[in-house]
Amino acid sequence: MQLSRRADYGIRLLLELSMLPEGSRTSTEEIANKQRIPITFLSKIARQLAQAGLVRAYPGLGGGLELGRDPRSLTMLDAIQALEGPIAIARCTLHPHECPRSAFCPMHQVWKKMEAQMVDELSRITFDQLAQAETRAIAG
Amino acid sequence: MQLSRRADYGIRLLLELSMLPEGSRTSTEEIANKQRIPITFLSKIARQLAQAGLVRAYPGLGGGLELGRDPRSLTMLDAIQALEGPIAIARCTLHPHECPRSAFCPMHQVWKKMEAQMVDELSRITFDQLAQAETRAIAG
DNA sequence: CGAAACCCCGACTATTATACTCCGAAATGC
DNA sequence: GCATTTCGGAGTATAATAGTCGGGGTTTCG
Ligand code: FES
Ligand code: FES
Repeated sequence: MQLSRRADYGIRLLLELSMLPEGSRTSTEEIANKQRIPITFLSKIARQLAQAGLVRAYPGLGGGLELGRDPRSLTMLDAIQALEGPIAIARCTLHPHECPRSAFCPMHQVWKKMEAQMVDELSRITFDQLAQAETRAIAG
Repeated sequence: MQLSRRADYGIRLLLELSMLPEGSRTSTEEIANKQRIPITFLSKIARQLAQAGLVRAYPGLGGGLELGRDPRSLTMLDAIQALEGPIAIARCTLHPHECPRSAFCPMHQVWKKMEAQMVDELSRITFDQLAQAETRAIAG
């Protein structure tokens, strides 16, 4: 029941990018140093986020990473889904047909409801909000 | 972000016990067969639940398992906490001091809130409700 | 008493998921 | 053409999960 490091790191990366002035870039290495994340691992995560379209990556001198979407509409849900796949507490909600109990299982809807709540909550949190909150916290 | 099999199996065990007529018992083996769970594994889980007081176990002929608490006040939260430990989405909410970012981390309260929601939701679901729902579903 | 039906306990193994590492290649800009 | 940076995939290490095994107890019944 815990978020993986992959997700943790990926979220921090997105947050760093969200705090950047509009239009500027930074390298994976810089973020890795700042956040104390193994750089090789982080670069892999960055690629994953690039493939999902959440960041844009430019190779070469002066290249680096920038956010692929407007931070005001980029949500925690987008991030977690890109990093960890769909929100699914129980195996059964993802593959109901594989469970012989699914026809009469009373837990099924419990999980479904909880997942829906999580999705709802996560989709409310934008990286723009997070970035502003962090900026304020550092300043204050 | 997924429930372990341990929790899955444990919950099913508790549900089976909740569906039993008041005061009667059943053996670990019966539940294992019914639910297609490896019996050696399930017996280990049963022990864990016994130690947490959620079930009572009696050795000997005519022994077996019975619920350790009133199913009307036994909640899904109790079960999951006994089986998986505390509800904690992020490492940081459990061990804030270990994270150098905790002072200004904007995600921290997001996780906290989600955990609180989960706790709240899970604590509303009693095994009595679940047992009734399943009984109805099988009958209907 | 002795056998059968149960659970207790701890150590062990197997399997899978996670968390990384490495390296050659390709793009980019000076 | 050289430094910088991402890309891609293969490989390894570590840890968590899932499951096994064998010996030992307790209780009930005949
Ligand atoms: S649907 Fe499979 S255990 Fe509930
Ligand atoms: S408190 Fe550690 S990353 Fe937020």
